[in-house]
Amino acid sequence: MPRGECRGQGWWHGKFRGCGYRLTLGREAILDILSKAEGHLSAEDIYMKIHPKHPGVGLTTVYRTLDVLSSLGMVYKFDFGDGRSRYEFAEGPKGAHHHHHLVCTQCNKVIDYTDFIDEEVELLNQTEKGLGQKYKFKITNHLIQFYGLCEKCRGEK
Amino acid sequence: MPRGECRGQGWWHGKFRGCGYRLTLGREAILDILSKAEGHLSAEDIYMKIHPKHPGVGLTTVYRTLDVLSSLGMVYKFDFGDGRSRYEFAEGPKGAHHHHHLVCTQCNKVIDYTDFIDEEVELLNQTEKGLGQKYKFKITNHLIQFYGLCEKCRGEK
DNA sequence: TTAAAAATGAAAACCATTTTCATTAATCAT
DNA sequence: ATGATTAATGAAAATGGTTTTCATTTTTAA
Repeated sequence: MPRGECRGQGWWHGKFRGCGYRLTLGREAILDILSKAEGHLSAEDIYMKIHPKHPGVGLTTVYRTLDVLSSLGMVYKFDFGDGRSRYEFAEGPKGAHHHHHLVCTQCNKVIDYTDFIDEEVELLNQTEKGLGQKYKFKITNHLIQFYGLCEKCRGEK
Repeated sequence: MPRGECRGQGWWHGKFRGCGYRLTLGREAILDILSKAEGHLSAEDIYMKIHPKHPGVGLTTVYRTLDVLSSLGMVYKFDFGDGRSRYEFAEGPKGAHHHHHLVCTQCNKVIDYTDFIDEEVELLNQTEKGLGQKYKFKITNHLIQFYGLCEKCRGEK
């Protein structure tokens, strides 16, 4: 197995074990899908993608794993307003870029953007600090989303 | 009826009619609750508050009205992660202040903050403009939330 | 004052997510 | 190794917020 190609028995084994979790086949399959996919997968999306190769992994396990991953901070859970949660791999060693979302309120299309991210993040950090102090919150996360009509839905009106 | 005290047959009558909706008793009751309440009511919260005075108004109507109000931009719908949607009156003539949210991921407590709002909103406006152009989106709204542990939940750990 | 359109409540349906529970697989102590 | 614990799992059932359906009532338009 070529070095550098750390797929399969990846870096996350340690993260799991460290927290008392076991890295099973099913979980690994889910992680694999998530790490490769370009964001925004629902639990069922993941289930569908895994099923051909791992018919043994049930939807329940997908949900359960997603919960664990979420609590470990390895995936982020989003709500884009279409009634199902979406999951996105937190940046791993491959270094997916930090981004925010632009959501079409009509067709639910989601665009990841990185423009302005730096300014946003900088302001966010300041705000986080200030808010944390004022309200005695231990802030761990933030969410920014813009809503509107995408090019297509705009035209259709 | 004293001028200025426009409760009861308020300003929103026009808004409704203008869009082909009818301002019924139930809807008015819902609007009334929403406009007075300090944000973050769930559909059931609203139902409960209305029920004593208007036992005839069902939960279904609450949901339906909330949908209408939402589409009219009169209320904002939020998801704070506890499985039920929360609704907040958009600023009306009373001029509720624009604010963002600070959400405790443990107890789901929500704090409205207005600190830093100006800077945030300014940046947001810029970003909105830039994104709108680049992605041909007609941006109508944004969402900013911070997540973390509130003072209490922090202590309990 | 009648006809068409909207709004409504109650009950049923929906449907993403959770829970239950009996079984299996992984880890640990010996 | 080898049981003994503990975690993970799948299937099926339960949950619970939200939506639909449908028959009825209310409101508006003609």
